[in-house]
Order: sequence, then C-alpha cells, then structure tokens
Amino acid sequence: MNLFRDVKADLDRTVETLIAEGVLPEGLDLSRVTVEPPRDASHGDMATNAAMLLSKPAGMKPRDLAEKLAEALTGHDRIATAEVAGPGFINLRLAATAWHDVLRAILDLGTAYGDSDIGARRKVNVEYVSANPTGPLHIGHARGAVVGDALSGLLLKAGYDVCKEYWVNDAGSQIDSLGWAVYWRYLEILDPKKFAITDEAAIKSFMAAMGAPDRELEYRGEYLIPVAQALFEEKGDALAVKGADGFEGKPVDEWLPPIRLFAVDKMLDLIKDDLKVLGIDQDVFTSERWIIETHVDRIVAWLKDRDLIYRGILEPPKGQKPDDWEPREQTLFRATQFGDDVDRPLQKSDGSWTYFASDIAYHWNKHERGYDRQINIWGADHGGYVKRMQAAVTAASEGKAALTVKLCQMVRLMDKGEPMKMSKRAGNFVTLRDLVDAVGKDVVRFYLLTRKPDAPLDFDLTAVKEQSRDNMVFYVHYAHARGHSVFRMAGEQVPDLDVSDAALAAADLNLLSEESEQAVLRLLSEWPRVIEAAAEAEEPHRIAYYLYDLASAFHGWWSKGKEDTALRFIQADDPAVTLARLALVKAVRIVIASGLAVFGVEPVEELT
RNA sequence: GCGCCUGUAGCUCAGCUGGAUAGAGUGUCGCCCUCCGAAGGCGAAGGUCACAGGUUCGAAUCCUGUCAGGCGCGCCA
Repeated sequence: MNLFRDVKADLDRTVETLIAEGVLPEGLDLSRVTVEPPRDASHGDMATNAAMLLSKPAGMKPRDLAEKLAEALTGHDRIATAEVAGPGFINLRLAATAWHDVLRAILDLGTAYGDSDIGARRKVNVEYVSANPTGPLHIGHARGAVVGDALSGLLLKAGYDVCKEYWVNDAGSQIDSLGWAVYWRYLEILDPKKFAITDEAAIKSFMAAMGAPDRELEYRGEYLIPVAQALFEEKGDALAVKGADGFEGKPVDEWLPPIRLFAVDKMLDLIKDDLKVLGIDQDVFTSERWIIETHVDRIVAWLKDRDLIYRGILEPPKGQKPDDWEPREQTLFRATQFGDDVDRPLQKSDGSWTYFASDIAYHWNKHERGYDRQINIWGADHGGYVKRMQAAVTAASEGKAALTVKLCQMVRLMDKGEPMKMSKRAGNFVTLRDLVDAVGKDVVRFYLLTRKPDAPLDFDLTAVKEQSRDNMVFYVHYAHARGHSVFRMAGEQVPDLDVSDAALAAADLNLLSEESEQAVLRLLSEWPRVIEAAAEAEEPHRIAYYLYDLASAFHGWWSKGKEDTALRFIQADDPAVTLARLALVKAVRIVIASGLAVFGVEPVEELT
C-alpha cells in the first residue's frame, strides 16, 4: 500500500491515454515525473510536476498541457479534483475513500505497512563498526554502529537482501602491540613490582632486552588485566622464564604468536558484548588474517595479470613535504586508472602486505559472495581512503561492484552544554557501555540518528533525557505512549466500547473530518515513500525527522481537545466518533512503532 | 599545494536528489492555560540559504571559481 505510487500510476495511465489519443507524442520519459505532497497543505493533497517536465517534448506550453492532464485525471476514482496552479503544477485533491483505504491498510498490515519492494531482494552488504580488536568500543564507534545498523534496517524494510558485516583487523602491527600489552600484564601478574605498568624505565629496559628498543607499550587500559589473568590460568608461568633475579621475558617468537591469537579472541568477545548492549547483532565477521591467508595472493596475481600493479616511485605530496622523504621504489596499484589521485602501495618494505592490499582482497571477497552493492560506514578521519577503495572495488570486480562509503563525523560528548573532558591516559574516556548505562540503549540509538552522519554531533548526557519538545527522542516516544494511554483511558471511560482490531477496522471513517485529523492521516500516507526515499538516499536520519513530524501532528491533534472538548478522542456519548478516532490513533502507534523498528528502538507504552 | 566533508533564522538543525511564499525546535517579544486527558496552546518578529558567476520555465539543491572551518595526504589500520 503506497498511496503516492497508486496516484502516480493513475497519472501514468492518463499520459498513456493521451498518447493513444494523439494529444501527446510517443516515447515520453516519465521517470522524472513525481507525485509529491505539496509544501503548502492549502494546495491540496498531492502535486505533480508532469506538465512542466513534459511540455518541451510534447511541444506544448506547460499550463496548456496541465489543463489537459488535469481534465483527464479527474476521471480516476481516487482523484476528486485536479487544478492547475503556478507555473504548471497540477494540484490534486483525493477522494475521501482513498484516505480511508490508507487507514484500513495500516490497521491491517501493522508494522509491515511501509515495507517496500524497491529493493527487489537485491543483495547489499553493509559493513560497519569494524573497530580494531584491541579494546572496548567507545562513543566514537557508537555512531558508526548505530548508523550502519539503522541503514541495514532501512534497506531491509525497503526490500533488499541485507548482510550486516564486521571486518576484523586481526592482523598487522596494532595486533602486535596488543600482544605486547597483554604480555606485560601477564608478567605483571607474575611479578607486580618488577613489571609495574606505571614504571616507564622498567618498560623501556624490558623493550631493549627483548630486542625492540623503539617499541612503545600501548593499550594500557585495565580491560587487559582479565585477559592476562585468563592467559595465566591457561598457561601458568610457561610463557616466562624464572631466573635468579625473578621472572624474565622469553624470546618474542615464543609468546607473541599465541598471545596475539588469544588476545584477539578475547577482544572480539568483548566487542561483541558491547555491540549486544547496543542491540546490534551482525551476520558476518570476516577475519583479515583469513583474508591474507586465502585471498590476497590470488587477487594480487589477478591484478598483476591485467597490468594494474607495477613497481614504481611516488612523487612527494606537493606543499607539504615530510622531513624524512626519500624516493623509494614500491609495489603500487594503478588506482589513478579508476579515479584516485595517486597510485597506492600494496607492500611494506619488509615484504608484507599493506592494509590496503588485504582490504582489496576483502572487498573482492564480498564481490565473490555476490555483493555488488557494498556500503561501508567509516569515521571521517578515513575520508582520504575512500577513493582508493572505490577504485579497487571497481578494478577487482571489473566494474560490476560499486562501493559507497558513509563517513561519520565526530561525536562530542557533552553535559549540560559543556564538553566533557576525556583522556585515554587518565582512563576516564567514555566507553560505549558507560554511555548505554547512563542513558539507555534506545536513547543512544535514536539520538545518534537525529543528525545526518556527515555533520558533527553533540551528545549531551543531560539534554537527551529531558522531557520536552526539543528532545526528538522523548517527543516521539511520548507520542507512542500517549497513543497507548488513550486506549487505556477508553477502557476506563467507555468500558463497553469494543476497541478490538476488528471493531476499529469497521469504524465509520467518514467521521474523521477535522483538519488536524486529516493532517495526521496525510502524514501516515507518506510513510512508504519516506522509506523508499530514505533507502535510496541511504539516509536513515530522515526517518527520525519523519517520526518527529508525525509525533508533532499527533500531539497537535490531541491538543485540540484541550480547547474544545468535542474534539477529544473519547466521546462517551458518541461511540462511532470515538471508534473512528481510535482507529487513527492506533494507526499512528503502528507507524511510529514501525519507524522505531527500523532504528532498532523499542516503542514504549508508558513513559517513566 | 591537492582531495573529501561542512557553511541555511541569535543558537542547534531539517529541507523529500531541480519546484510554488525556504521550515522546525530553542531563544526573544505578546497573549492564553495555571488545566489534569502528565510534562503546554496560539501568535509575532527574526533569512542576500558564506560570496560571485553560470546552466533553465524554475537553484539552498546541479556546474565553475573564491572565502571560512573540519578531516586526510608514501611502507598506521
């Protein structure tokens, strides 16, 4: 059920009829013709730009064509009046029955109302979070997580076959650093004095003794203590040697490989728990280690066969010269052939693959799995990486796959309008889990979706819990809760009234004649096209604004009853009117619940 | 120096992929409600859509250039 699509179909048929009658020429392109809600409700229910778009190919003046179309359009059942306005708009007013059909469809379909088939079950891969498995998720990850999850929900509702994916960077130098950090915590358990994490001198001399004098000890957070503890319980002191002077470290090769595996495993568990707290459950976790073992060599050879890889020397970036620049021959991918600014290195000087190489292989793997539409959600600091990745996807799929990247800007954590000071070193940086504990998963999810991702966002711990109109999260929840409270009140005030789904479906909807009721119904009719537009634009935040608009219209309608008791939803002496209004209230509840479901947010029946 | 993102009311932000008189919240000002159907209602003021060109029936939206802010710029992921 999509009223706008139905009316567009009426319009298309009208144009075809006029073509058959010779009024319009054949071969008109109707794809850009729209049927939309007008900006101003006084213009009518819907407006179309058809006459303005078709006037040129039809060889007619826009207003003349509009007159012809308007006349023909009034022949359809759904269309009550069609008037020409402005430069050639055709404003439509719909028959009352058209609106009633919408309302009944909502009651019948429930939260499936708004489901679309524009996706046609096409496969889409949405990759998000993909944080390095080196620690718990923090607030910076939360936005990408929520945006990716909501976009997935949106595409699912729009009829796509969606795969929600996490790319696990379980290889590379950061995982080495994690291994070292866990080893230090492990040694700390064996001898807390000798291996204190605060003893910079001890750390430095230890690194030197291990043959890695330049290595810094990263990841000093306490979350690694239980990991080291678990390691100790599994291995005892076998990963260290006991000398005359207490415990000493073993040669790196003996402990680093097993500890890396152990630590990544534990970190991934930690991250999955964090995601669970946010209500996120991704379908596929792909390991970089596995991709390197099974895919990189193959795709590199494949690209080499096509002369897309060569040995060469890059020019230094103009304007900004790194001090230590020296010309260096490296293995390069011809990214410039696919729209990137420079060719990009695939191998480090020690011969191992760069992250880019494994990422190429990974995206190629997605293509092999049938995902030719790929969406990645990244932090804005990775913006410089977008073009090369798109170039690589195009190259490795021979142009069959396309990647879009959504960049999420920073989230500033605030309290009462003041930025909160966070520092990793001091250990008071806010984890995702802290955030959820503080305000709840649904508030976090919804609030992070109230702004388009490419704009920075302030997350104010106090403001998000305020119960006022300027808090979108509250206002939408309140509308849904109010919808339930109306039904609770109906049960008290008119206990004999049958408000079952069947009774609501049979209500006399002609009794919904108030302007504020029509306004609500008009918005409800837009829900399917909001879903489709948001899905095509890949912009879940539009759902938040729609829900806010719907909540506003609903609260506005409710408020009418304050001025005039005859407009209150429940009229004890008029069951027919009450039932019709309750039917509309129920429909509002359904659509809000349907929208919140896209966001993975639970609708509430009562405010707390 | 180059690339990407951003620039809309005092403030925080929408603006349906090019449509009609650019919207909402907040703040300011004025009225109402002081209610119990829970956390408010009505109205006013407030704009050179950063700036300058261009495309066309029509531009906040598309193109070019300029300015300002953010991010990034050869073996980190």
